[in-house]
Amino acid sequence: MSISLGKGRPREAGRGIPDATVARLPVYHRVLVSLSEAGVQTVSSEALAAKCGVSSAKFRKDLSYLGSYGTRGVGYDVSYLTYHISRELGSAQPWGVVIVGVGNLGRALISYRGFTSRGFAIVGLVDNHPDVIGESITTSELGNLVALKVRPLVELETIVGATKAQIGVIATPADCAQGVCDRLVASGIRSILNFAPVVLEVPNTVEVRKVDLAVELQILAFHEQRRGYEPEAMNA
Amino acid sequence: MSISLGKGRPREAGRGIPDATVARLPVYHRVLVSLSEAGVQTVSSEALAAKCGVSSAKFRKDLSYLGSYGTRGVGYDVSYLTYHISRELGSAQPWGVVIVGVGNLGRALISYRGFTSRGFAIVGLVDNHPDVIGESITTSELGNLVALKVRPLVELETIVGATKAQIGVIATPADCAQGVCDRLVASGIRSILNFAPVVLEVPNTVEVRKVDLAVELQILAFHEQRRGYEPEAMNA
DNA sequence: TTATGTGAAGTCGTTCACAGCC
DNA sequence: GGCTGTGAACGACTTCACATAA
Repeated sequence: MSISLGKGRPREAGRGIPDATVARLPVYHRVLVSLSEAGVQTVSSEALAAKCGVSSAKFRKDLSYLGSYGTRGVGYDVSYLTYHISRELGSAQPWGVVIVGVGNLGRALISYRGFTSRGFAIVGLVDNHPDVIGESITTSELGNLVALKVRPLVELETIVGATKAQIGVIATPADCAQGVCDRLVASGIRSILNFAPVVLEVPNTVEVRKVDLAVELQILAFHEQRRGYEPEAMNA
Repeated sequence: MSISLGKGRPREAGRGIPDATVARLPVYHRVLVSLSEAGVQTVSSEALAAKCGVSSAKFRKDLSYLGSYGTRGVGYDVSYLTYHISRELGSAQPWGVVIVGVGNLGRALISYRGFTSRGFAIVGLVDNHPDVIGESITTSELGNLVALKVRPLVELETIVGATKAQIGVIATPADCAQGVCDRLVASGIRSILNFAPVVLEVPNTVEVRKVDLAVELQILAFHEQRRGYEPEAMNA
């Protein structure tokens, strides 16, 4: 615990991208795709960053972790940069996703464009409500329309095994979430996206990301409340 | 630009809570409420932090921005702390929320427990699809069941004005989002929660928070891909 | 001349470790 | 003795400003 040699993951030679950067790459990617669809071929960091809602310095610093994909004095080739970001993100290969919980939220995810268009294939739908089990839901797996039947919760492990899904999405009520989580982990899933408002306990080999809709609103409310005290006290 | 005296908002006397802390307060609040429901009266930072998935040092540091609500050698009184956090978050007063877009996602939000239980009241539902307009949807406004009719998009400004809603939620497809946003801003909304996968342009008096479901998946996929290279290279 | 890529400086957030109080 | 509250050390992220290359 004395010297800090070799500690702290020294970001060896371009590898080891900061989390904050990783979180922005998908946005860059999406904006690049939309530019490409608009027929734009070259773009400057200034212009692209503005469309992404970040500063140009931040954008360039982010890209510098991936490599040098721009041309000084010119800018970035849209399709070249798109390719490298998508490769870094792993959008090149298709990821199998199992969704547990086919209520409104689950259905929203299934019908969400960009879900399938960004390298994700929904390979399994699971629920435990009798009314929902057996229902056939149409989704698009990598461009092709596919009808998926909602399967009962007991088959979760079988489905994960058979489809080799890598990502599990928990879209159940809060009280089922930990149980579903445990079973996803037991069946080999190591990446979980959790929409239930609970803190999941998992082994540290498993990564959980959490989206809590109410939390986002509460953060907004906090700032809204603050504005009441100091309406326009931005300037010194 | 020479000396840094007075710059950088010196966090005057307890005011000015770091963003990272604000983002965690809702989680602390939720866990405290569940402890309270379980009959727990006192809790240590260690125990509570574990349930929230953070370190106890971080938890105590976060609380220190709000004030000193614990007792040394003992811990925190659950209901006392709950009260102070909820007051800080503004959950004490009810916030009016207008939801634009009553597809699967909008419905998921409407039926989301904890939405209404945390000080939010859905006061307006807006959509522009003829099949949906006029539909009556039951929600709970601060405990009471209320039936809300879905109103046409043209009435958005009227509804915001009449209900004095403070928060707008955009749950529309991407291509309508900016237009809806502009109209929310024009009608006086200064806090927006955006689920559409676009970067919204707003005046800087308006705060936007964004939830992009696919982005979260892409971040997971990034880490999943990384694991392929170095399966268990955590230990030196 | 223009716009990228990047060290260096600065800001923000987390962790440590211990003083202070029960 | 135990647990909170907090300065100080540390690390992560952002911004600055300029060397570098087309």
